[in-house]
Parts: sequence; structure tokens; C-alpha cells
Amino acid sequence: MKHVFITRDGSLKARWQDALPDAIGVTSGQAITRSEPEDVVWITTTVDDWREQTTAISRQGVSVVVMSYAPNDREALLALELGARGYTHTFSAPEVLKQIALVVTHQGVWVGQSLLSRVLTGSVQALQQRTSDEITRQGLQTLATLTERERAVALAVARGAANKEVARELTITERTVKAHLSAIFKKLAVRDRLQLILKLSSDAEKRLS
Amino acid sequence: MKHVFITRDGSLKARWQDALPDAIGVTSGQAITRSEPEDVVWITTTVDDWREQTTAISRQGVSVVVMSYAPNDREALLALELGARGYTHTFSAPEVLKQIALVVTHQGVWVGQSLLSRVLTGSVQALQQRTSDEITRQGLQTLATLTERERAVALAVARGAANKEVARELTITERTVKAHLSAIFKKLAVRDRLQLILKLSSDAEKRLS
DNA sequence: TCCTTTACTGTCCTTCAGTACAATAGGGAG
DNA sequence: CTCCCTATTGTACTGAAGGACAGTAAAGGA
Repeated sequence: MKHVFITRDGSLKARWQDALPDAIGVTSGQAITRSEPEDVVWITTTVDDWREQTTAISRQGVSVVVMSYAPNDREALLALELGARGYTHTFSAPEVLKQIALVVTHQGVWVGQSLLSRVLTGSVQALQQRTSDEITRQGLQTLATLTERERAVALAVARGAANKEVARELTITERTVKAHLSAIFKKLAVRDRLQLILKLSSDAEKRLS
Repeated sequence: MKHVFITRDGSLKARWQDALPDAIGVTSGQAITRSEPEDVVWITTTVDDWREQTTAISRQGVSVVVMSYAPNDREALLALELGARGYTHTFSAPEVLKQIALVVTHQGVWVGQSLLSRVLTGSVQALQQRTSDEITRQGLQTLATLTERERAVALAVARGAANKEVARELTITERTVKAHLSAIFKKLAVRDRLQLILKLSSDAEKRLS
């Protein structure tokens, strides 16, 4: 079992070797021939054909972890859809890399704390809209100070939903949505929904780093 | 670190103890008081309030694995959405249970071989439908299609500024700001400033990668 | 020169967001 | 059994947002 790092020039970053002493670096062209079913292949999104590589390698039963310089949930989704079992920041600490290696070699999936919930929340909302109260679960610290219902409203608004839409979604009147919003604005010290969106999305970004 | 199994009657199955000798069994009522951040809580879907328990316990930072007698991807999604980090069959082999324990205690997610692809595919489709125009059409060039002034207005609005503030900032009237905004909405195919903010911030993420 | 684009401004109108007054009901703490 | 918190809904009001009509002025290419 070995760790194969695919980079643009086949070079290895020091922290990767810190975490995984038996790591080897290759370029995109060499990748397929150098990896076996037991291995873990790490690939950065700076590699032009990382999508194709991820698909091809994961199809052979090899665990693939995609590393990005600027992780975001859309790219994470894409990576997972292509067959990757992990998605993380290129500059993740050695301890984190070790952890990821451990997880993916044991049939686990590693997508980072916040990404998971965001990714899944999206799908659940689409697949079964009726569970809307439960959409509010973990979270952003900001949301922690809110009540269950307030959180549900806040998250809906953060998606860009209008009061009327939120009302329909939570099966309450528009007036109630306004009531919750007033409470939310007060608690989070924001003046309107615009600032709320900005606050929530900036907090979400912080969690990625 | 210990393994807490929540079952209807608080009893433990033999294979659970085979896999995890330090396992303890509790009933739903005792669950919260008996689990600490380092623990792994295993809960079967035969427990009436497994959804609420999963939500509550995972919120405290405890890893929760949901076990079902008849696993299916819909329930898996629900479990993950509620905050569970694992989802498997109640009668999983001891080796599998060990593996799951290892994965979830290292910040991984375990949803089983077959479920993984289906679950993720579902979520990918759901998310991409919602954001398909952004990804395909405009992409990174969102702001590039705008004129100088429109860009200035768009950026100010993306910061959460009101029309009046933008007007003062650019030394123009509020009416002109509205005119620019109308053009922006049309060009970028968004309905209002809320969606504009969401669009710009999502594109900003992509530009970084 | 003519036409197009861009920037800027005006008034009128509709809809939405948010607040200011409320009120009612249930659950939990003391 | 109160007091407090939460969830819910009501009416009325102010102000902002955005569209529907406009219009003028400058710049640049055909």
C-alpha cells in the first residue's frame, strides 16, 4: 500500500511527506500505471485533467482524495460524483492528512466538517421537502444562538428565499416568518436579510479554513 | 472513549460486543446523559425517537451511527442530514463495525459501499439542478459581462449596501443606481439583489479554484 | 453624419421588507 | 401556580426595491 500524489510537475510538498513518509509524486500521465487497488491516490485540482483522472482511477477501485487550494462545496460535490472518497484543502495539516488516509483506506468518506452538512442539506431539501424543520441542525456558530424555528427561517433566507416562500416551506404564515426574522436580526445584530446572508456565508467560509 | 448503543430495551447484541468490547447499552431516555464528545453513539431505527436523538446527540459533537434493519438510501440521507456520521445495517459483521468505528472517530463518514454512490449522485443532481445556469453559462465571467459602472454597482450591492448608500458612494442618484441594477439583473438573469449576492459569492468561490 | 452604447435622471406605481403596536397558547423553571 | 420563553398570527404603517413608462447628453464606430 502506498500513497501516490498526482501534481502538475510530479513534485511532493514537504507536509505531505511529513504526514505520509511512503508518498511518491507523479505527473498526470504516469498516474494510472503507478497505482494499485490498495493505494490511495491524492490529486490536486491544479492538474488540468484531474476530473478525468479521478474518474478513471476511482473506477479501478483505488481510493482517490481530491485536494483543492480553495475548497468549496460545489467542487466537493463534483469530486465525490467523479468517484473521489475524499476532498480537502491542499495545505491540510499533516495530522489531517493522516486522518484522511486512515478513513479512506477503511471505506470511509472524508469531506470535511462543514462541507458534509452543506452538501447533504441540499440534497435532502430537494428530495424530501417536508423535513424542513430538521434542516436546521449543526452549524455555524452564528446559528447556534437561534432557536429551532429561527434557524430554519434563517437558512431558508440565506438561500435567497422570499418571506412568502419561507412561509410556504415551513407551513406558517408570512407574518410568522417576519416575527422570526425580527428575532433573528436582533440576536445576530444585523439590520436586514442582506446582512444576514453575508454574515452566514462569511461564517461558512471561515469554517472551510 | 466508549461506545454507547441505544436500543429499545437497552440490551446489546452479541456481535456488537464482539466488535467493540467496551460497548454499553442504554435506552433512549438515558442516552444524552451517558455520552461524551469523544464517544460514538450507535442507535437503531427501532428506537421510536431515533431522529430526535440523532439530532440532539450529534449537535453535542458526538459521533452518531444509525443502524437499520432494512437500510435504504432515503433513510440514509435522512440520517446523515440529521447529523449522523454513519449509516449501516443492524446486523453488520463485527469487522465492519470496527471499521465504521475507526472511520467516524476520525472525522470520516461511513455510509456503506452501495449507498455511497447513490446517495452522492442524488445530492449532486439535486444541487446541480438548482445551480445549473451558474455553473454552465456564466461561470467565472459573471462580472465580465457588465460595464464599468454596472460592475461598481454590483460589487457595492454584493457587500450588502442599499441603493441609497450605493448612490452616495458613486455620487449619483438613487434612480441611476436602480437603472444600473435593472440592467444587471437582466444580464445576469437574476430576479433581485438577493440572488445577485448569492450568484456573485458562489462565483467568487469558483474563481479561487 | 447617423446610430448605438453608456451614463445619468425623472415620475408613477406595485410589491415586498420590516417594525410597532398588539394577542393567544403551550412548555418549562422556580 | 406564576413567570418566562417560544411559536404563532393579526392589523397598520413606513420605507425600500424594482418595473414601467419616459427623457438628455456624451462618446465612438460605420
